[in-house]
Amino acid sequence: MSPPKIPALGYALLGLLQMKPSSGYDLRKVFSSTSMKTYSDSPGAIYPALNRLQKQALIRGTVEQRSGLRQRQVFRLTPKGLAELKQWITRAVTREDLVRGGQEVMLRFAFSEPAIGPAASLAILKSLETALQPHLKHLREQLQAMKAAPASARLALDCGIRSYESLFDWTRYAINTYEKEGKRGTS
Amino acid sequence: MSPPKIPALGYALLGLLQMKPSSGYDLRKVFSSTSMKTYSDSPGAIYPALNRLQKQALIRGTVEQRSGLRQRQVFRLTPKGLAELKQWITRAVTREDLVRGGQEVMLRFAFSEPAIGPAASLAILKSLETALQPHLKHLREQLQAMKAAPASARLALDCGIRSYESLFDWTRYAINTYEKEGKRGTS
DNA sequence: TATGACATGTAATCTGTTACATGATTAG
DNA sequence: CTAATCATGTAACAGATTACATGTCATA
Repeated sequence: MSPPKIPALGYALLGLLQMKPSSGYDLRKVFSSTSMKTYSDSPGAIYPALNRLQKQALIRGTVEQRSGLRQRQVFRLTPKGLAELKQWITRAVTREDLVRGGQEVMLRFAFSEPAIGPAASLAILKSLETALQPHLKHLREQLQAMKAAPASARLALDCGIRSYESLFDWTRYAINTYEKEGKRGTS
Repeated sequence: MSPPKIPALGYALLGLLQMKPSSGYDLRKVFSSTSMKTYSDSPGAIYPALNRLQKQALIRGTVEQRSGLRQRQVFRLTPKGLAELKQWITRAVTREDLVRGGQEVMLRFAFSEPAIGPAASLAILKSLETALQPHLKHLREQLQAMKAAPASARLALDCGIRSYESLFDWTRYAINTYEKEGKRGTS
């Protein structure tokens, strides 16, 4: 009934295809060669995922015949696929997103500018900033409640807190970048 | 043939059980109420995982009958389970571990002190420090190579770099903590 | 008496991992 | 000629998610 929900890998593929139509092989190379190694570069993950997206009419593949080389199938977003990508990118940042380490949020942010524009990037950052504050508060309270725990467990939590603090600092920096840019545009 | 390999959730359960014998319900509460929400608190994940660990003779469950309350099964590590946990904790930190965000390394570190002792905690930190340096260098080089990419994509990578820098700082701080403690012990 | 916390599970389904399989083209 | 790279897939399996199912006990 309801549209089947798309896993993170699916959105990663949609985002990359929006930036540049590619074959399954191209996409695998992106995953294995860039810092997107979080996602699987195995054919057993990517080709089935592309087939699923095509079945949902979010992408369309066309076979390309280049002289000499073996045929390759290049995938492009359909209008429906672009709409799906945009709605994923523009979702508000939730506490859940943060708990998972914020990797998916970063991916949404990375794609936001090419897919929608700087306004969307700024919106994600603001939403992230809002979500981070109560989350950090919660983690700090947890650390307070861990006086009795082994030192290594406390240090591990401290590490998590620091990494969210660093994320918070980055968020402020990035917001600044976009707000300056916005002023330049409207002046 | 070879011993079936244990997923991250399995090691999380072993670590928690080493710290305190618990029922499946107790463990679910830990996952849902603490900062270990990265792991599933759903019964469909935890109970099968516990059964697998028991089948591998890494844990042993004993039914507890408390007056009035419904019976609950409390699991404890077997000697084999403790050995498995220790060997997981003492593995060297790899580049792969870092790519996944270092969550599993942190878990290993958190359990290291109660399961083995401060020496093991320090060993993980040293190994982490060693692994971080080339990884950071690699990420910085990637950022240099991204001059043409959209600003949001560059910022997203910058965020990743900052978070590894923050992890590096924490590592130095934690090493310091343990080295001081070591001196206190031997003086 | 009804709600919520305690407590344990199963079944369907989806996805990812690992390994295998195929075949063309290019560089040494 | 042979190895590496390009290029695409399938099949078996393991594990997670989601939803369902069951039942006790305390408390409001």
